[in-house]
Amino acid sequence: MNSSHFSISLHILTLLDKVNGQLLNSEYIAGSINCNPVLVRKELANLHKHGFVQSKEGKGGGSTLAKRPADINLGEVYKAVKQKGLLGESKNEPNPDCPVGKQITQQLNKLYNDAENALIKDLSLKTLKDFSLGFD
Amino acid sequence: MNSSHFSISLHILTLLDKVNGQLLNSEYIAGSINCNPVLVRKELANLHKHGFVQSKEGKGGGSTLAKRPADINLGEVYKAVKQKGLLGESKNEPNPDCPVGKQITQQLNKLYNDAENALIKDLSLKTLKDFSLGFD
DNA sequence: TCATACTGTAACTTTTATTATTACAGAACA
DNA sequence: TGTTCTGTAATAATAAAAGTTACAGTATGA
Repeated sequence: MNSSHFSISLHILTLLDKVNGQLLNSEYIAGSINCNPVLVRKELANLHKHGFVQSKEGKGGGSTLAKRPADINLGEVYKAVKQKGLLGESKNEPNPDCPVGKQITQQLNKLYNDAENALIKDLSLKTLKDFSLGFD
Repeated sequence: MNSSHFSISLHILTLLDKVNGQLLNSEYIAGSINCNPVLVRKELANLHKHGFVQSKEGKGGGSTLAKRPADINLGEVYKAVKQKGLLGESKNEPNPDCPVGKQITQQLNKLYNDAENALIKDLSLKTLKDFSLGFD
């Protein structure tokens, strides 16, 4: 995955949870995150694609959760949000003439997949509701 | 952590394992990875700092493992290599006037720490020897 | 029905992070 | 004592991320 996508998505989902079905627009959300509204809209588009949020266009529009917070699992959010592998996945091309170089990418991918699955498994133990309850 | 550090470190350690105590210089290693030798030397400096490798300066110098491969645990390597948190850890400063923004960084860090620990725990089940044996 | 306030998306710019390059002092060797 | 390394710093080039601007399309309501 990449840096801030997961953070931004969780921030968005938490806000949407806290306002209980009220529509929030991208500018408001961006104000809480302190980032650009377009970035929020892109992140919302992805959350929408994966069924976590619903949006309403036009005046008075905005977004809201598409599921109950207890049914949004952070492992699922992670998977929806991740774009690249967590570790590695660089464009580096090791030397194919070296026995190690030839196989390292494959071996690392295997290792990283296992590790990332362990991480996802941990995240999957928690729901948005749990996360949101951690706030005062 | 950051992108390629872990990949490069594991590549280095695997090469050193494969040559059985022979000294390898940074140029040779860089040739296998297909990257700049200075990058390798920096990575080696870090591995050295954490006791995984030994280096010999001067003509005919190079690096070798400082421990037996079976005693090098990939979770430890990960921890030695990581520089930033795996997830998040951006310079973003959420809005302190928003109840969610005010606490989100702290809450995310807690979540990320748990998740990263699950990942490290998984990596810790494997040693360099195991990893290296995965190669033909 | 038209001004307004949104979303969605694309193109472009700026900023930041990563990687490569150059350079050189100091160490070991033959 | 010249050669070949490490270690490290400074700088340049490249790539990735984030911000900005722009605008078509949609809903609302005066």
